[in-house]
Amino acid sequence: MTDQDQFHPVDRFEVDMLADEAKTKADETTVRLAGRVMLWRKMGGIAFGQLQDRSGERVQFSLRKNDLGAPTFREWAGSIALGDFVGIHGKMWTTDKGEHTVGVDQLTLLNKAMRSMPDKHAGVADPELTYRKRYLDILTNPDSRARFITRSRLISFIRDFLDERGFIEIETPVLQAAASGAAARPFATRHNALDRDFYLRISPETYLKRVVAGGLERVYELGRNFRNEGIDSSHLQEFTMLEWYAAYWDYRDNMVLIRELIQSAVEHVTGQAKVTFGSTELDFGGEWPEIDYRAAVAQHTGIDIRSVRTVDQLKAEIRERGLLLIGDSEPAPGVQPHDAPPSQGEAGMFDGLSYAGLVDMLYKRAVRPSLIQPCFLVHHPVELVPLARRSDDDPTRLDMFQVVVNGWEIVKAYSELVDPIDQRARLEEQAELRAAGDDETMMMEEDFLECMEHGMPPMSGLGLGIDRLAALLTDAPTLKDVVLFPLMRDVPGTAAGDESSGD
RNA sequence: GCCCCCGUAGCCAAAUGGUAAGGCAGCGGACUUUUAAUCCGAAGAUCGUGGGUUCGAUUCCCACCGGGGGCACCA
Repeated sequence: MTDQDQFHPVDRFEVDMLADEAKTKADETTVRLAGRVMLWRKMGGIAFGQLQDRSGERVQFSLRKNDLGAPTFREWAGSIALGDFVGIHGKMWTTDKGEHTVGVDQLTLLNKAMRSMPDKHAGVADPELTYRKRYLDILTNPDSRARFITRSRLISFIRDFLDERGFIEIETPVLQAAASGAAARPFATRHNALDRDFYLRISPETYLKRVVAGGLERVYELGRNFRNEGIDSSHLQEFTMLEWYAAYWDYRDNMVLIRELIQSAVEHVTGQAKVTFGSTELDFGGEWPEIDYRAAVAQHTGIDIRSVRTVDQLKAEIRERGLLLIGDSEPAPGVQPHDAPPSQGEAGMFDGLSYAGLVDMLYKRAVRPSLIQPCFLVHHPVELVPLARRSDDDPTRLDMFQVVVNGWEIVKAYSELVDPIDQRARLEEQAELRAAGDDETMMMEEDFLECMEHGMPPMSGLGLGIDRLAALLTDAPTLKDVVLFPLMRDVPGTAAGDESSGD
């Protein structure tokens, strides 16, 4: 485009209606709309276009030579192109085919598109482009657009739900000196002035507990967490999690509240209790079954981890039954057979795992894939979570539950450990594991322990994976489809990260 | 990190060991009630990048880059 014909964008445009409403208006009603030209056809003395706005709907508009006069008609019709933003004013009329149409008497070209729109009926089909150029995806793909609107409604519903029940929303640090609250590898980043590394949080848990100890009693945070792990259809590197904590509650209280929250959220955003996900129908209604963690592992693998208590015993049991070993003739139920030969990575990993790691792997491979309909998985072995409270009637298990749907863990919650002596011992165990090379253990947080020593009320906390829930409710094939701008590798030649300009 | 598949014009999308069909968008023209408007005309691609095999490769082989799916890790 040369300087001569360069278009100058308009500053603002007053709108009095949206496209979905305009379409319902009777003939002769005057309307004033702004939006994007999504379809445009000229035919001699009349031209039709479709304008799309934030209602998500499109309304047809027309320019007529007889109404506008030849010079104006020629100028206006010649200036409009697909993808342009226009402001229109005019009276509604109905075409022979019965379509409600804005007969434009004032046209304001708000801004031009310099690049052409995606194919007008196929839209953006390449998944890579839908992620990298999301603005084109949500502009041309109504399903994708609807997904993000649903996600937004889900999140505001959750906030309202908790606010109504005496919770307050708070914000805790994303930059942390020690990443804790979950078993995961953190991202490290650098603070220049302090000349030291910080970690992006993997969980807000210990900060939220500090706030409850300070007397706010019921708090929640809805925010981003970062985990330095691989990419697949049910994991993201930065993901949105809701965590709440309530003083004087135990995990049973949270089981009641989370079922109520999810059921009412599903009802709110989809209008019903059942959700179709792919070819599966998920029924969130009614009571959800409780599945005992260790009993389920025993049922699916034949190994009773209540009696098998050491790493060596467990490994022996696993070998004996031919579980977990890739390429075996009889893999564990729910474990996909492999075409590939056993890799060194698999064997090495098996050997290096701790007791907790092995137990968890048994569950993940043999049990979890069969948990499709919403259920509570309860009473995990004590080795799995260093911040959870032991059951009073069985100190080898935790007062803990997860909500599993479609084989995805969407909720994890437990009665919190508030005993500073026990907590210190369990974090020291984690520190030893870390010193021995396990980088997914929790880091020691002296300030958190001090907080607990000052006194912490009994409480129960809960974490809900927002991305996963949103994906289930919108039939999204992968979690990337419910994140507007998922992490992608750089396209060669377009990397923008390194050119910091001294700000 | 490993395995499989994919990468053709702004978008969608074929075919082929002899340098690439069509559609949409864009450009020029016709058309006063179209609905993915239609019709006519001209144009647009070093077939992801780099090597190799071959008389000749977009097509076969290798490596790399990017994406998707699966496995692993993990939530």
